[in-house]
Amino acid sequence: MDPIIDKLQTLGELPAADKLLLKTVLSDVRSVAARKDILREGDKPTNVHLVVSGWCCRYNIVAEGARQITAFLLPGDVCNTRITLLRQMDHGVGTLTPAKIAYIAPSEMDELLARPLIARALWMAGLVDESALRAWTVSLGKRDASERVAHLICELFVRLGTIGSALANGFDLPLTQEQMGDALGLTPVHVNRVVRHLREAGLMSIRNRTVEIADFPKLQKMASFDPGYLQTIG
Amino acid sequence: MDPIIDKLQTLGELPAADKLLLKTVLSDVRSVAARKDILREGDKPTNVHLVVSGWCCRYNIVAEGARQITAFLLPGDVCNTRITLLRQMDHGVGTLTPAKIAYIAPSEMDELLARPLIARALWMAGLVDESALRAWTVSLGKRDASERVAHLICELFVRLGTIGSALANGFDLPLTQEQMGDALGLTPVHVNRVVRHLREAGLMSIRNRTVEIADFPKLQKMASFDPGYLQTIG
DNA sequence: CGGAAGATTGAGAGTTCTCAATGCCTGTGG
DNA sequence: CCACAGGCATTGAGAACTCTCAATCTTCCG
Repeated sequence: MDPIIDKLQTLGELPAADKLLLKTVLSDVRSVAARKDILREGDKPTNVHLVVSGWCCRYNIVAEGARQITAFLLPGDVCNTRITLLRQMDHGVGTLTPAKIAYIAPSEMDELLARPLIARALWMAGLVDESALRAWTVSLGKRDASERVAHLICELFVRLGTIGSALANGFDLPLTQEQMGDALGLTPVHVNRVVRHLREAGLMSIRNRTVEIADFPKLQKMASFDPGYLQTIG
Repeated sequence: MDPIIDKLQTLGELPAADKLLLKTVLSDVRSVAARKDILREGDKPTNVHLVVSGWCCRYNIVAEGARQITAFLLPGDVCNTRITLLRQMDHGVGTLTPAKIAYIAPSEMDELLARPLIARALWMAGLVDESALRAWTVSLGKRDASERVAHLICELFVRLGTIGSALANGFDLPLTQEQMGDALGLTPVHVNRVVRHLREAGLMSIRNRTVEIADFPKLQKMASFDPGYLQTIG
């Protein structure tokens, strides 16, 4: 669970007592297979869920078979902060890879929120999520296919970097091209073509579920990627 | 300021003392001309801003001249809830029409947040905003141009209805087709064609900045619009 | 080895964009 | 009261981007 604590601390250093409480609270961790739902649209969850390891996503189903992924959740991300205030989930959350999910009971959540610094870190994490969602919206609205793919790769590279899961010039990408398409509003066929295009342009390549970023500055520029919205620096 | 209080109460009835406090706090109201910025990307605002009358929007600038609107803010909506926790605005907020904006000082905001029901209502309003943003993302990712326009009209119709600003079968729409395009990820030319298409299909029409919804159920169906995410029922 | 899922490529169709011209409506100044 | 300018809406034609359908190839796993 240490990565979680590190993640929360990117938004501010926590005292030892808070860390201890976090470790205690994050004891109910369950393994979930790949491609399973953790929360479904319409659920009224009482527990708060937190990704300990593996990749998950938020998604909405539109018509028959059409799924829009609105966020990738990486280790340290919270699936449903205080959603209990609303009537029900307006979207689903599911695993993409095998994952470990911490279940936080309402009473434990109250304990966490009673600690000002933890509450603050959680609130900030929520605001960062919202910023990321806004950036996602901007991508879908104003960037073409190549720019969208480049932007996603940049975002994931930076986010994985902050939790120590990136390599020097790339990272493991456990997504199929279909899942990337669901996130980017593109068909898997077109994702494939765009990835080839980016490879031929010498920007990045994907082989064997591994992204290799050949020229990050250029990639960042083509995607007009500004990492500010991720608030990676406390 | 009464519409604001009504708006907050759609999420839960407030006691008289809370209403009084709200009225007191919402005393610094300033008029802003159309098409002016209230907050810019990079600002570090200390005040919280709330729309009292008029239409505003959140937006991001991508490349030279390309603007993506990510939300329309109607009377009762908050521009920057607790944004002070983050380093800076990751997006701009501007007026679309002449508007009145309430400026809430940090100390007043603290007072408001000290009232549990108001704090709760504000938090819920934030969650609803996020739901709406997610729905917006889904539109941009998975709906075609006609469906996007239809979905936007449905959303605005419902939201304006909850603040008593809709007619029986339509509403005033103070947006140019260019602004609609900025929100929907379409060119103004294409927005125009789509609106004509919807009119010819007998679903809705726009004349003189007024939307007339001819067949709401059909419009809703074509947009696969489900108002649940707006949480209009407490 | 066979099967299944995913990646890759081709060809043609459909949607949306760009560029450009024209029409409409409103407010302003003569 | 009328002419004019500016902003916005409308329409046309061709270009560009992305999708659909389909076939083939690769990889992984039982």
